Amino acid sequence: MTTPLPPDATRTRLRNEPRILDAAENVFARHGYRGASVQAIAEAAGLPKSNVLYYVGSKRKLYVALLERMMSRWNAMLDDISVEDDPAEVLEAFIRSKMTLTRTHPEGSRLFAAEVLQGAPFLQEYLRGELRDWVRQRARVFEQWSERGLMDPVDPVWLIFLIWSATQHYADFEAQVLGITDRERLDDADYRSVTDFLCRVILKGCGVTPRGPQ
Amino acid sequence: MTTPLPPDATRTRLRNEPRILDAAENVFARHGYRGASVQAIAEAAGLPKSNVLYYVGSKRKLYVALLERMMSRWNAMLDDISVEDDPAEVLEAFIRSKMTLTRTHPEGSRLFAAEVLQGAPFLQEYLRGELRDWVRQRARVFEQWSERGLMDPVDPVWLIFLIWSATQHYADFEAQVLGITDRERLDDADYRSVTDFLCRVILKGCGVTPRGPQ
DNA sequence: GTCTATACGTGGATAGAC
DNA sequence: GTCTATCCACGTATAGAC
Repeated sequence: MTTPLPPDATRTRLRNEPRILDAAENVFARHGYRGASVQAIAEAAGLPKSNVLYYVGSKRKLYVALLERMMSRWNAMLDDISVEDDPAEVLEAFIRSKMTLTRTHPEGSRLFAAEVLQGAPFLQEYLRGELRDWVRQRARVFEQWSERGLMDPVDPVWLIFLIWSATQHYADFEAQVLGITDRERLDDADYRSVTDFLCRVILKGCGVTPRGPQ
Repeated sequence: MTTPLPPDATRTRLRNEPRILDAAENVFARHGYRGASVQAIAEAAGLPKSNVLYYVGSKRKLYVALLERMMSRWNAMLDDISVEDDPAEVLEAFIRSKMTLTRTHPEGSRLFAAEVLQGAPFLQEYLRGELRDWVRQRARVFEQWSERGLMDPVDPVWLIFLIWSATQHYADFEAQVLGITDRERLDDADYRSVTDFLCRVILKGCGVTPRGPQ
């Protein structure tokens, strides 16, 4: 038994791997899987091309690792809901947490968008499995709320897509948003404003009264 | 003066060019500018690679032509609005026409998405010029409606983004939508259902009463 | 662990035979 | 107008010197 953590060897790896992942997330997000080159990723990470391949094995493995990282962020965000919960509270938390994810991880959001845009070749299974189940479970609760008169009888799946798209937009179409609003970037106040707007319009649009029965 | 239209020469061009444009739209949409290869476009169009380049000149020119085609579809859809118009009518027409564009030209919508996703290198000018003006003009009318009490005082730009994102979603995230809803494709009834849902929720969410003052 | 050199495919684009 | 052959830059990936 020697030292459990060889200092230098793993040290450099621990320093370089995150750099590579972050650089790769950006490049893949902008140019898609095929359009991204290991060369470009290496430059963005400030490393030689061969080092990148040394650390991550292959372009494909790197891409998959990034998708998995994004999906784990996604999963960390979600918690289960039940019919007993307050619709207004749940819907608002749903919108806000999705918007936070968009904001804190715009590159990850764009990576996901690029993957789905190309037909989701790497995420087919996830979409048709885990994610579908998650949507169905949630949709069932929305329907029960409708039956109890706590919200309008809207299609729950379209509602989930509405929330996803409306929030996702500020990552995926950032260039458009910035171009039209004539900004360099969106700040705290902008995000607060957008999020409040979305909560307000979507909750009211579904006939959900914010907080408390009266 | 000879024949004004040389029959064979332009005939083949008229037959091949549309094929190339349609094939290219698909490939660019899925893989982005860099990720798309002339080879792949040629295969999709059923032509040799060199023929494609013969007709369109270069990959870059082809891409620009496609973006222009999409922007002209977009412009064809839009008409001006004034304060005197009925908010409900205008908003509903806005949502419906955008959804129709999404539906009739999903590849074009995805092409646009891929372009914006990579930072809109080819559309910067358009976004910061024409499109910004268009949004501002529209936003001004929304604001006036709010002042007159015809709708809630919501941020008009966020509202436009909401409509864009919610409709765009069904082209850009088609793979996700199909995966989750367990469908091969969305049919007429699905699109009607989604469009009605969006009109209902967004109009109600903005405090716009559908049709007629009372 | 790092980096240069290299193998070998594919990229966009063009020349020239037909 | 069509298509094969070809140019050269760049793509991923690996071998091997340090």
